[in-house]
Amino acid sequence: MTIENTIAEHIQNAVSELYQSGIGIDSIVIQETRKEFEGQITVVTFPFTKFSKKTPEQTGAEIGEYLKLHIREVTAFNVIKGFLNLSISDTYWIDQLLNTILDQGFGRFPGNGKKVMVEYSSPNTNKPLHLGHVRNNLLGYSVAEILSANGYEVIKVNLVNDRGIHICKSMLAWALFGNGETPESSGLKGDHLVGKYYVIFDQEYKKQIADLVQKGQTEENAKKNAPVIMQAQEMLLKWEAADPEVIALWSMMNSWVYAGFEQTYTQLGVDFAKYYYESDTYLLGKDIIEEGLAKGVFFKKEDGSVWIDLTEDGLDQKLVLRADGTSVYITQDLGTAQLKYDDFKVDQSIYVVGNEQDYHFKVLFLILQKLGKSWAKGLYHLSYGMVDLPSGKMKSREGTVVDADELMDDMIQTAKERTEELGKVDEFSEHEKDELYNMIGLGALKFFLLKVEPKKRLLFDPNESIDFQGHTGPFIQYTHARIRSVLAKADYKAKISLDHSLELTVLERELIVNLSKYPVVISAAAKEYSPAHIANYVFELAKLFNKFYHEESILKAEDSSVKNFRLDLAAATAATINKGMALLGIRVPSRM
RNA sequence: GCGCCCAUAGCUCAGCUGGAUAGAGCAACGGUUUUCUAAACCGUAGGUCUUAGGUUCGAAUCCUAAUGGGCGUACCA
Repeated sequence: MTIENTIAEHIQNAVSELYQSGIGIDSIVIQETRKEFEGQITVVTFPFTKFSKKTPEQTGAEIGEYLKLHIREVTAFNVIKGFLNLSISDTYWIDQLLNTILDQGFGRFPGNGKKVMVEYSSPNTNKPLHLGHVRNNLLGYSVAEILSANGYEVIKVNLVNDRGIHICKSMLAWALFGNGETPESSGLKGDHLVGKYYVIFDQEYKKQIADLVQKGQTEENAKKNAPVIMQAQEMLLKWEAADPEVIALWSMMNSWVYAGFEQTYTQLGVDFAKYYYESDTYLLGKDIIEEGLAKGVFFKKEDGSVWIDLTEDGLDQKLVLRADGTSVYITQDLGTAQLKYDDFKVDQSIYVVGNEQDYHFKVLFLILQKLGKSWAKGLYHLSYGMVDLPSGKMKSREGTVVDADELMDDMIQTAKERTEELGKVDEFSEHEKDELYNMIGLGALKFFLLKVEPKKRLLFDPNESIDFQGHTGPFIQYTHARIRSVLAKADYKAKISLDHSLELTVLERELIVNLSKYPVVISAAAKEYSPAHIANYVFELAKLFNKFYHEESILKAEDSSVKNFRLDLAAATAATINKGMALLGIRVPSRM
């Protein structure tokens, strides 16, 4: 039972006793008191005035009096412009800190018996991961962690797009121009090597188009008739026919890519319980088509193609199976959705996919609902905005991308330079240093990407390096290191406070109030699938602690009970920072 | 054409289901270190919350429209 709940209940009683009226719990607005006023919890009195028939000030005073009388923790109140500010006793806040916040499991909810699947990353195997994928991976990983903290059993999966014409493009270019180059022979990471041939394909393709246009073909025809594209298409047909040579090439190049991805994932700190491969799933979904035809959800046109009419739902007619009986994107997604459900019987399934596919998922989910799939209501598209460069959209085939591996290396290198300038960890071993640079560099990157609401598009300027000061990951990591340093000096091991009757300073109280909000933030982040809430909360907390740290001494506190209490407060702050950052996939150092 | 999303300080972003005088960080300027880590802290300056209507005791927040930007509307994935 939180203090807010207690207050809300008593307000209901107050309204019924004082004004002989019933008030719904929903119309009671309780919020944090703004800093400039006395108190910690504020009740908005306007909704009560229609029962009291008095001014907001009078009403607030009456209810304030009632609350003060009936709730032990409410020690004082004031009413300003219709806002009833309540002061809660220091004993309450100290008890909160010592009995709740310092608890190991604080902010971790007990299991709710629900299973949720989070699909994220979903790379193509024809090129390395870029900044856009990084946002996807971090979001997916973080949302999975957040749901887990909220009591869900979480299954992280990756649907790898390992077939199709784009894969054949890199394969063909390698076959034509590769001269047998391998990751070993070139020293290139496998995914980068394959990506290189994807770019080469595109260059060659453009050359051939230009050539044909010069020979008098229209641009449109040239695009269809360029030899390389025809060869790539032929290769795709052979792949589908399981031509041994093509399959061998495909397997070899894919294995290079997977080795490369594995490194990137490890470096990023993300993982998956299961991989799905499109080469296994691309034929799925045809029985769903049959099912839909039987149920009359789909209809067949004369040419044999199968459609669904969604015009009544404000959408269009949508093709679900080609006339020649082959699958389209949505066909296999229908099949894969069924497969994923059959595999795990999850209550919810989240797709972390960019907002360019909003329409696709709207259609997909709607179709599954129309087919009467009971699990369709648990499907959710976590749509996030694209990462753009100042020059516009990133394009792999034109090579205008911010490569994930390079970016991470850059960040770590910058962390190293910055740390060396400060010269605080000179006596660290080489290994410890590397660990630290890694933590800081990636912390900066991850925080940068996660602090923004997923929905919003993100602008990334490669020329303007990501900050290490202010509203950043390293700022928070630094705060944590600072606290750990103090705790180490005091040889702090576990909760030591004994005195629950201290008088708190303004900043101490503010810190505890802030810490006690953590579980609310965690559940809000889950509800909205938004790590940004946590990022901004932890930043707020770190900022507040730094202010406290600067103004009030911990180790040199006026007496030992205050010192012990402040050590507990600092420890609770460090622990909460650590937990919050862990949900973002960011590690925090104990020294930096 | 139609549909979806976005618009807050010079820049990057917060602002919970409507609630008090719209907040941070960066950049700029000024200050703080014989005292627990200055990747910090304090201060100055910076806003018609894109615009116009509407709902309300109360709107950055909800509704309508306009403007600007992004995306989609493929027998690509």
